[in-house]
Amino acid sequence: MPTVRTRFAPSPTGYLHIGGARTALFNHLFARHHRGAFVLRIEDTDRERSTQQSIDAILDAMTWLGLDWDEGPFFQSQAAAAHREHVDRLLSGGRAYRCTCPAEELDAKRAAARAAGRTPVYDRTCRDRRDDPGGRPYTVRFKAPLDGATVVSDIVKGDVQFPNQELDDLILLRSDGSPTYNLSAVIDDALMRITHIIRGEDHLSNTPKQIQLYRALGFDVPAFAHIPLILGSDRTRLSKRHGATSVTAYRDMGYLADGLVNYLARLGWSHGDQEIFTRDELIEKFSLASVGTAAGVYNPEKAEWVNACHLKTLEPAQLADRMRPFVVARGWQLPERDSDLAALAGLLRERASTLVEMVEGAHFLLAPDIEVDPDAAQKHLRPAIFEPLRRLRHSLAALSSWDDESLHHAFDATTAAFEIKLGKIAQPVRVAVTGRTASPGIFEVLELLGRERSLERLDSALAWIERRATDGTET
RNA sequence: GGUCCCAUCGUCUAGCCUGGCCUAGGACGUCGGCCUCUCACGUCGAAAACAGGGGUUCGAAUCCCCUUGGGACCA
Repeated sequence: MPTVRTRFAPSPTGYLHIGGARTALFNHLFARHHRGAFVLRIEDTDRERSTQQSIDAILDAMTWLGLDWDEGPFFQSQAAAAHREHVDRLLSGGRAYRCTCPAEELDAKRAAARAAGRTPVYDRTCRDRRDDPGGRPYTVRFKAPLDGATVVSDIVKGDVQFPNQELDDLILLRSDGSPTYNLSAVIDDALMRITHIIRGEDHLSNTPKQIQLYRALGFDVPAFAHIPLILGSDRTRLSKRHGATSVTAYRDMGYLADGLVNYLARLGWSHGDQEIFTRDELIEKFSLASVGTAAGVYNPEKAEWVNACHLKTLEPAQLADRMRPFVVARGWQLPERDSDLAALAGLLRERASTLVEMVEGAHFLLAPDIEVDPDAAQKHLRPAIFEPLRRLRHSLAALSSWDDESLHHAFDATTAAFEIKLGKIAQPVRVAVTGRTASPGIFEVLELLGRERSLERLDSALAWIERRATDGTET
């Protein structure tokens, strides 16, 4: 059996979106699983809409996702001359012909066919013409079989039959001599010896025509696998209306590449009840046979959950590395000691789904100033807690060392003296030192924050309570 | 409009090919309990689906047909 070769062939007319990424992923996974090659080809034949910016964005997104390719990127536009040579071959072999029908005429016929309830295929006026078009502009059309049927043996869809009568004599070369998509794709895939074409279901209708082309050109027909589309929550094709659809948007939102890849893999593919996969597991277990047939809806909540699972598998130090760019982006100071950020990451990964959320949770340590949430202060910084808090502040100040054990002692002394539960004092302290009602464990927070900053913030809170009492705003 | 694809909890899916093990399983989300210094994690539990109708069969989520609904392509 020949080595498996797959390809991803995006057109550079925008960023890499979720759907394209999943197509690329399946191609990548399939190739890796079979120890084959994964080829990247940029289909930039539409010179009007193709941009270098898009090419860069796509390569960047692929790289971030870890979808490394073995060959390419190849650029389809550079093969235009070669594509034309194959058309000449078809022309001289009588498998293609020149069509001089004016575009307006074609449009009118198409409209008429539709109105009459027929498939709007070209009426083949020029199919058997022998005369030279002379100076008139012409397109080159494929001489498609007129009867019978073309069967697409699709790995995920099964055998799909298309009556040849319904298939058009498709245009190979436009009147300006430029090759069309179907022609270029077929020739490139054949020349790059692609064995498995894994692409979106939206290409299924094109496939019988392409198969006919492969045959006419004398190429082996590759295996096809048309994967179902990814839909938005309203079951229409995923688009900008549905929110973030670009891969890089997910990077910016603090997703891990492994998390997004895992989610994408499970959208349309499954392996029993397993939800969480490492890269290696994905490669080991991926199979086109387990790809579903129905289109799937992108579910952001589940994507977040999967990402959270991957967050938890990373070591604190690795997490710290990934957090750094986000900390910097926020304009916050990195802690002096790397170990502090790692320790913080270890605490935060239990309570966040994305790196952005983690950084948000790190505000009490990394933000230049904390802002105390007014509601939280109102609720937890009450006069009744003033004395216990003051007592605790002094115990903390007197501590000979600032570690978990000592902190516990200070708290125990205070709760014992006032006969209150830990929760009574922990929450006010949390609000005082983090400004919020939710944070990692209070001892860990204080330890990381250090004595100086902890005491400063406790003092501010105490002062706030005093002010509140004298203002008479307290009930 | 024509051709083609698709149809299990709100969502992703297992089961379908090779009918009985399905009282339809798992996961996200939702709701509730437990744990608990808060949040979260964890844990226990709940609500939640075979699109509809015919047929085949002793027996259908599973096979066949029709209908309905959704989607893709053709511009």
